[in-house]
Amino acid sequence: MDLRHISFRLLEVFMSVVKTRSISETARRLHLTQPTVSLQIKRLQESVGEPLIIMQQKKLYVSEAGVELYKTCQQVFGHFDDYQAYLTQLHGGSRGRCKIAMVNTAQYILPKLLGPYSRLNPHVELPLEIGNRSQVLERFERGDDDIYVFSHPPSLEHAQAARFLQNPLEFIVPINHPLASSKKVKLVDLMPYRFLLRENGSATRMLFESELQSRGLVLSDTVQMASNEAIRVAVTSGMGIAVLSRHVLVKEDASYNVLSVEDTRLASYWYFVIRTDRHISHAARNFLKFAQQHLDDYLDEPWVRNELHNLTLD
Amino acid sequence: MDLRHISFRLLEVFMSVVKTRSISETARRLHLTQPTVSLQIKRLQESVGEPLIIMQQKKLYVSEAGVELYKTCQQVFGHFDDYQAYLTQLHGGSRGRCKIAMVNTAQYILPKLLGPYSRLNPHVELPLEIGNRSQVLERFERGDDDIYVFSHPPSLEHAQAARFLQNPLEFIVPINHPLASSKKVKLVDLMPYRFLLRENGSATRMLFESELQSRGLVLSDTVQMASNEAIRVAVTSGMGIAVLSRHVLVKEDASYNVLSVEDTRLASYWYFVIRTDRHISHAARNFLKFAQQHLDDYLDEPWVRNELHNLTLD
DNA sequence: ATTATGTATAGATATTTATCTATGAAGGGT
DNA sequence: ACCCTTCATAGATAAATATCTATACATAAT
Repeated sequence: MDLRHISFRLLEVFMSVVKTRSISETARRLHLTQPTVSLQIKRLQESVGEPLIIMQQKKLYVSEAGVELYKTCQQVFGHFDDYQAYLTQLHGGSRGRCKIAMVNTAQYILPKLLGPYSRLNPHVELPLEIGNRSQVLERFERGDDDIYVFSHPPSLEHAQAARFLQNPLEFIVPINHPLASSKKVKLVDLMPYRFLLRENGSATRMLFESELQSRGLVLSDTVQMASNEAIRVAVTSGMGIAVLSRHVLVKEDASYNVLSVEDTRLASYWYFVIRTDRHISHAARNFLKFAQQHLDDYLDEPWVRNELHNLTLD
Repeated sequence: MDLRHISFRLLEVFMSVVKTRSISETARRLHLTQPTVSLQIKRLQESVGEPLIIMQQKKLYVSEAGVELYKTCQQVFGHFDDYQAYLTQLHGGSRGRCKIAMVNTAQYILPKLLGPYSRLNPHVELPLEIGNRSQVLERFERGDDDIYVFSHPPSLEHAQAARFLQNPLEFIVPINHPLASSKKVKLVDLMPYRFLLRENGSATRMLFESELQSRGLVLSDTVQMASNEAIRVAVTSGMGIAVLSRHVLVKEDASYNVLSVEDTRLASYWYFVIRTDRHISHAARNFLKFAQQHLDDYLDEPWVRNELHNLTLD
């Protein structure tokens, strides 16, 4: 038996012939002409090397090999039906994988969306990659993931970015810090203190530094730390003061003070970024649609800035 | 997903790519060029409507849809392997069907061959058709069966016949019949008695009557009976005398007498007949080969006349 | 006899396919 | 930097495939 040139179409025709016990009827059903079907069957028989249907006294009989092949076909089509169903789910986005790479800070807010989405689509795999800006940028350039979350979206030709959330920065100081009690703090008042900062390239730091630069201010003492958590804890223990995304802060946490600096309002935005030059998984599309619809439901409403409609998802 | 134009070859290539995680390696293994494989995969992806393999940083990844398709393929090829195995058995003749039509008298001897054959090939179906000559002839003309057993083989263009057993005729008379005791009986001595005969066309009767005709003898009283059994029983109960195939007689049966008619030796032959103008099932070929080899083993040796080599079975 | 129905075969053709060779681009290793 | 390997793409082509129409043939029905 030579399977090579057997196509599914051929088996389909064969099955219909077995079912209808008629070549002409099959032709009508499959919108073919009778000779076509006749020939197809002949070809199939050649491939199998065994008579499959037998004409006798104008009646069409199916040989034993034919019956067995029919059974085999049923099984095979069964498996492909399963696969078809699987593909449908995949297309519907309720199955598959949506790989997201995000910069560190985003890990505090994205789970609020991912949780509900995952509960709704339990079969979607959601591998997350978290790194600092340059690491995520690298992934983005390689196209490792379906969706990227940046604060400062890269400008690649084949990139699309859309804001979805404000990222307000807050100044925090230890509880017993001199500034903690003063009512009217200005940005310049903070300069003498030691600042705990994220590494260069971090969105928070970039935003903060450009603000300082535009106002001609210079920090006197800085310490670089690798994570927002580390900075928060360090502030708590009195190592210095810091600017952190509001989302990193825990509302109930009383182990540090949030200053309101009257002359400064720092905020950037979180962007979902996708590459248009490569296939975006259905699950990823689905997630972005979900996000677009439910941002308000799962993120703190005041900060939501839903511009996801800018993404061309279809 | 459009299955139509997907051939098994295509899936084979796909599977190899998944296994080797390499397009070039697959090309080498399947004796194709690299661009060919590349293109095949592209085509498959188009048919499926979903990326199946993904090149990333020069590494080949299989998408979820690809993995699932791979699994599906494994199943599908499994089923076809089964079918393949089934076909092999069919080819070997150890499976399938061997339909035999025989004239009445043959039913006394053919089972001696069929029994051992069937024990050796339990998966071969052996439907038997038994009828009088004209009925079997009809079936033969329609080509209803794989093998026919005749005593006087028909002469059709597409028929092949080969002797395998002598069919000697014996005269039997009731135990208390006048001739039973006489030592030297001649054919002419039988003429006065009532003869129990099979219907016209029966090989036994044809042979007997042509012998009578050639010797200018005429029967005085005949009764036609439908079966050999009926005739035997009728002879036993004194209704008349008869000519019957020796194979119909039971050696141990003392309820009638077998005459030895000194001037008459009647014998025809049993023939296996096949039609060369239609497919002969592998099982049928196989049975005939079996018969050719084992005639001596299962039939009374003195009567065996193995000319089955005359059949062109390959 | 005539007609209708179901198949098979022959001949024709546009499309698809399975291939190839040649070439280019991207990464990995020395 | 340079070579090697891996893939992708383009262009070319012979073969096969999937069709069709037209025709012939056999049987069943009228």
